[in-house]
Amino acid sequence: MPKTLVIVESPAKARTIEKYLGKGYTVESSIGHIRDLPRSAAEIPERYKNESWARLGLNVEEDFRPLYVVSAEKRQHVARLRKLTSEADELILATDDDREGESIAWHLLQELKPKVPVRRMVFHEITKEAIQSAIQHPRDIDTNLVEAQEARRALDRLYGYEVSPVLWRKVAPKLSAGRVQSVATRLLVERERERMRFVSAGWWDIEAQCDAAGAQFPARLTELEGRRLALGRDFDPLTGRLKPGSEVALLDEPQARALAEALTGSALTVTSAEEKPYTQRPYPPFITSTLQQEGSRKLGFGAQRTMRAAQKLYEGGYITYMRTDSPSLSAEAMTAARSQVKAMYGDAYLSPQPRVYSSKSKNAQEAHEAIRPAGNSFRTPDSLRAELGTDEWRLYDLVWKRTVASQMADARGRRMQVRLGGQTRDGRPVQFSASGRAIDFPGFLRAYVEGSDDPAAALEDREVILPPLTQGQAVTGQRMDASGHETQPPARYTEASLVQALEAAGIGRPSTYASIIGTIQDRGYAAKKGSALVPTWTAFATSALLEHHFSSLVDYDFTARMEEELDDIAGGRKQRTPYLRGFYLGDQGGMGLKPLIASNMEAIDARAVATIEVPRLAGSGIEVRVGKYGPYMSQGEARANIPEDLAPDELTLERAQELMSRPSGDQVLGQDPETGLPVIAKAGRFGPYVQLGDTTPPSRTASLFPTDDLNTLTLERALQLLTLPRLVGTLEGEEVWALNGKFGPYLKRGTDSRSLTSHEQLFTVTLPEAEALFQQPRFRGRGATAGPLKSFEYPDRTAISLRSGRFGPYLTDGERNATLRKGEDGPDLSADDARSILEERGKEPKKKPGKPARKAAAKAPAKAAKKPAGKASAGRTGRSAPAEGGMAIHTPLKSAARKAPAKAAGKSKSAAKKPATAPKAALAWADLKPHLGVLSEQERALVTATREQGRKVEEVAPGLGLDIKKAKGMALQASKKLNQAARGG
DNA sequence: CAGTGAGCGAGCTTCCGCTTGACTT
Repeated sequence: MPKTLVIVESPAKARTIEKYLGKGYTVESSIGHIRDLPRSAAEIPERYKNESWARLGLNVEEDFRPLYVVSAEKRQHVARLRKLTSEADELILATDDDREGESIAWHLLQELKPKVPVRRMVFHEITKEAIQSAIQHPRDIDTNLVEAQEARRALDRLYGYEVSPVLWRKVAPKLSAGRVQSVATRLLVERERERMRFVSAGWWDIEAQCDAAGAQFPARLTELEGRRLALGRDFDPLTGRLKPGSEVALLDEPQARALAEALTGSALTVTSAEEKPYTQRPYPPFITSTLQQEGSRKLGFGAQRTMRAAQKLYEGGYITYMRTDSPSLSAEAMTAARSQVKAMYGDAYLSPQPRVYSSKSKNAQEAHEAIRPAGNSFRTPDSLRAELGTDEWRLYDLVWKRTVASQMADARGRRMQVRLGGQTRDGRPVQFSASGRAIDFPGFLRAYVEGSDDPAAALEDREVILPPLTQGQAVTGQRMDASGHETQPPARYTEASLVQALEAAGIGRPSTYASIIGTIQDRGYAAKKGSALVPTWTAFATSALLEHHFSSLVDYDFTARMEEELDDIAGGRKQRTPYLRGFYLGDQGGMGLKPLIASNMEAIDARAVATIEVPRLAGSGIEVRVGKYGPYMSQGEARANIPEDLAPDELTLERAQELMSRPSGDQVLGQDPETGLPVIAKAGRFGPYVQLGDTTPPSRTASLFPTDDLNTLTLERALQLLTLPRLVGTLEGEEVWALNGKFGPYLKRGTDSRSLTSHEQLFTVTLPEAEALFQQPRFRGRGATAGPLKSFEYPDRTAISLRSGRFGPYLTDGERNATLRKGEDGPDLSADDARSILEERGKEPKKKPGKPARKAAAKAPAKAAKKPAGKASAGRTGRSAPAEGGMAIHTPLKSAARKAPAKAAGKSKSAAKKPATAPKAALAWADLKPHLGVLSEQERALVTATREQGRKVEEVAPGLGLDIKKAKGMALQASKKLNQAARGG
């Protein structure tokens, strides 16, 4: 009997399909993509590591050829599939019928290298009929569709891996940019900007309680003396004033109260009464985005929680696949839904015709059905109560109701609109209006009412029943209440509404909606506040950078345009390579990401990027910046941190001034019981510290430990810190002190010193311990961790030791070192592992400044030469000065020296790679000048005057309003900053 | 610009989409 291997994407699907196919078929799953571009250096195969494009994982110099690797997690699984393939007589690739699915099929083909016949089959619903029919109608792999997927993949990689480093350089390390996340972040930022610009406005109107022959109903004043009363929409959100040209009447509180008084008990007449019938159609069955939205509105679940519950339901066979963009129901589902409607609600509630739904989104790929109860007869939620967990049951209930409702009859009702005329006691004409809504036949609403995340709209929508009213009828305005209103800023995005907005713009896919929200939170671009997503100041800085310098990349239409191109590629009308050349290199009018990055790396002023425009602070002299330690404000030389929980739109001028006047780092914690002096916590140049006394200079100061937090510091702790430095005791007539220094905690004895391993030791270290430390040699003797952790011996080479270092565990044989990567560390590390790691990645330590390169360097195996020598464009190599004497020479010669090794790379790699570095040597003004952006205005003025014009600090300082001592300090700091910036710090 | 004792293996971060467990909090 011939054996056929069928491969689908999901294991749960594999189980179901195997049942339908019966004997002779083995159904396995790929578990998603089986290979991808390498994620990081660790995944790049050794033979490609030296390629200039290795970092990107695709050869941008040769047609953007991708480098695919099977990740470590997938290796075993792929090996298993390969084995199963070799045992089968036929292979059927049954991955999803969409761009990614086609690509998975192609990757399987590439990776499994089957020697048996291969067919491709597709289906859109998992029903017995659909599967059996699909297997009768196989086709070939659509290579154009695969090309489109590869283009998409390449573009995303290029965007992400080229633009992210710009952010590392200009904003903060570890940030990220991407086609999807950057637009999502921008949406949040733009909305917050609107809220920051928003000026609230107040207005008043009157609520009337009317009586029509004993029947009560509410009405609202809408016109006064022929003029319509102002509503929220009449106000300009930017000024809080009525929009220019508005002919509306505006009441303030006293006017409204007086008017209410004057109208109480007045006689009104019905001037018009209209009644209009309406019908409402049910909502389409769930797709991923609507499921997440309703999960949020009705169940209060985050997107992740909804998807977790859905995954469980799917795996248990309760619902169909949960990552879909198609609202269509299979024939069996339609029948099931309709028969259930009939059985549970009766014929009257059944839609006369089967309702067919199709996707509204033009980027939908519709590889699956809608999300619905599984099977050809739906199990009712009640019948499942006992077998499902709480979250799962509630979600199933939602899915069931929505699916059933989608085949039910329209809801029918009437909308009523009534106008009432009258006049005030002093004869001014007024008009009231009342509206009502009555449902005559609920139809599908019996089963399902869509939730709303706009409470105001929900309020308006509630059913209000008016008594029967006819034109000319007399009505009494029994009670009149003045009521005040305020315009509200646009609401922040929630997880659900962000997903909705992204989907509407065709950005992201069902499988990624939930993780997009995770990503922007992980990168520190947004934080949840209740259900709202609040963008951080970092998000503002990043978004502004991208909007100003990479505007087309964060355009809301970017993805839509990309999709059009991909459609053309999938349809064979265009080709992948020219498209990518345009995008990356700028061919044929393409955007040219690479040259854009190159020019922006130079052009973008990091300091300007870090400064965030806050309209409410315009003209105040207060600037908001994101710095290394978080967001802060500056006004001249004064600084104040912005509290973490302060949302950007809450930073009003008043709040900013309050924070500036009482900087968070300047808190009086209390009094020192001994001296009676105040204990003050401050944020200083070297980080947070406490001081005793408010004199200049204070009587004592002490830095906080890294574990301390300025905001939660107690008086008790501050006093403890202020006991430092502590006299530990005396050794041979020399005092031993425990101090907290710039490199951390240490002991001092005369001119000798030793580091301590933890800050808390400052309080606990004893004299004998101190003595033991001083007996150990200086830098090797770091507390208990001194010496190798482990040592490996070999018959044929020198021993390798495992040590704990500043950057974590590393291996060394005395000549070369290699830092261990994640997962390599630990007790499992064998001698063989250690040897191969060191041989593969071992690097010689850097040379001391000023020393000529040792001969050993030239003999070092080529492998040790990690980076290709001529990579000057990355701005990282070639920075080390080629001078022998420790001084850098900065003339045009230097750039020649930079380029030279590129040509000589083949012959003298190691020589080119390792010029004697002189990291501490001062750089020349010409090299420093481009980095002036990192300095404050005062610093810049100082440095420019001294370095460029050759003036002395003493003569420049008074002009800048600085005293000479301060100015000298500032000049020193500024110079350090500049050098650091120029070296790429 | 609160003030402090030295000088030490760097190398990685990052994208979007397709899928599940196997891990630990």
